Amino acid sequence: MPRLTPALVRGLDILELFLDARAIDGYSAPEVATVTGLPRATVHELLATLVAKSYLRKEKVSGRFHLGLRVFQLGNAYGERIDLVTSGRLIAEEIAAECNETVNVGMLDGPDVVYMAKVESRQAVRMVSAVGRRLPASCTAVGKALIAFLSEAELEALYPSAAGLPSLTPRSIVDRAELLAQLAEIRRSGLAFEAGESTPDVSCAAAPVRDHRGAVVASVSVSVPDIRWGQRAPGEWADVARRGAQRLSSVLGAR
Amino acid sequence: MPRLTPALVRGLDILELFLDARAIDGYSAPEVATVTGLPRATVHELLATLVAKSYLRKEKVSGRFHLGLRVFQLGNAYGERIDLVTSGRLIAEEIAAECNETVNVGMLDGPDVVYMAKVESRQAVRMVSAVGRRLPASCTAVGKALIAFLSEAELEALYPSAAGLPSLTPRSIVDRAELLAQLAEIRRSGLAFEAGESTPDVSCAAAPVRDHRGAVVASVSVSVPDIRWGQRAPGEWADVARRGAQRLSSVLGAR
DNA sequence: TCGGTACGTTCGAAATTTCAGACGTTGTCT
DNA sequence: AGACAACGTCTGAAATTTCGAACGTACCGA
Repeated sequence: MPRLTPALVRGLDILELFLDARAIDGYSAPEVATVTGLPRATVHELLATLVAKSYLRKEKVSGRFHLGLRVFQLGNAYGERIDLVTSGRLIAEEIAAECNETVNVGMLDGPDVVYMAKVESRQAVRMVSAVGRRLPASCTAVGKALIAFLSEAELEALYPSAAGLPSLTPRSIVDRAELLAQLAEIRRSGLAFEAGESTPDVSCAAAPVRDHRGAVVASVSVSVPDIRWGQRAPGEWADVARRGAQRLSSVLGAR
Repeated sequence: MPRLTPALVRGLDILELFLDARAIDGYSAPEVATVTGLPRATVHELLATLVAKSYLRKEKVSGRFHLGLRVFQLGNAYGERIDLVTSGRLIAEEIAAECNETVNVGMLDGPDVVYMAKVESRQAVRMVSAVGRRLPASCTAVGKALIAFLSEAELEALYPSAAGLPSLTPRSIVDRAELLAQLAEIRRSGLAFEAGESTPDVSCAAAPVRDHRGAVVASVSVSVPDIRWGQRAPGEWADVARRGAQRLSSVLGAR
């Protein structure tokens, strides 16, 4: 593998600061400097470059920086080209219409889940996720349905035996043995469940999506507030997720 | 303005190659080298960096590069933060439901229009645009509704008196005087029209959207195949666009 | 099998960029 | 008002990165 280009790395690092939800108000140049630890002069040069290339926009009055049009264009170009996004959105809409609950399609990015498509239930319940957002995989049904199909080596790389697991709520799984047990069960049944582990008082069911080669590439989940979760048997919710995942799999050419 | 960082510029230039629709099959490293004119070794270093940072993904078998997850995340982060995208989508859906034609919300980026939201008519007619895509402003109703409100200096910068105008179809406006005349009329009436100037056999009506300070920041258009365009008076289509633009303006805090 | 070509990678000298420090400006506090 | 602090910009010397050239490999056609 060739060497990396530090200047580019630093520039992209700055860009990624803006992924954080805290960045709604943007960043000022000094803030970027302190957060990244880069010298003042360097930060100004990098920011000027990002602005010149429309990846950032400098607000005239406050002098704060915000994400620019170009990242929007690139993001949409990605979305257009990835079937998962296009087809996932379609199928999520079908399922949501059917059960009127929030439906998510996600894929794995390192130890995190990134949501590729999302349709909110009409009966709005605030959820943590949003398209493009990432959440620790072990805390979500979508994520567990994905990491369950990793090899042992990959799992070990993501969750070194020593360290603890990330946690979002008091009910998040923090015990590695417990996680492994659940993953085994998910592999067996082809279904993943979650009980308030990423958002309090919300339960989820998720099922894996396979591509044309049979590899698990994504998963589909239904998120249901506990108030309504009890109104049906867990198996019913799981069926909704499973049917969605199967439909998406066949769109992607599985079987 | 501080100096620019060439390494970063070059990296982002490479990224932007992938905006092009021709990039569906991705690019190989040698292709990137010839297109950009950069030395082979440099291209490999930059590509490796972009891959390491997940802005690109290298296909294992073919060795070709494609856009990566990170650009998707950034694009969505942008979309979440810009009211125009969120509210625009909402209002575009309302209008589309009302008239069952394709609705676009666009803003200006240099001499181009970038589409921020789009809802297709059920009666699908292939359109050139897609969210995130850009089209020459002078060829579209959305674009004309925007450049009409630029200052003379800005206009002159975008369309130097000498050179010709970009053109997408035989009906695109190529005469600068003709364009200026139309822009004056648009300023007067607050409405822009287009007759097959960006897509053959499709007509559009567009109206400007204003932000809380009264500045024109976007525009809303209805695109109608000529077969159906004649079924209503042009003023009726224009009204659809105008009402949408007004609703979006008030969401953005106009007046 | 054997040239030939195209490609990815490596290396180090040359060229460029980085960044500390100085300066001018703006805004704030006393 | 005056002093101080925070910030943006500029400069040039130091340090780093860039990229030409060479090497090894894979693939192709003869």
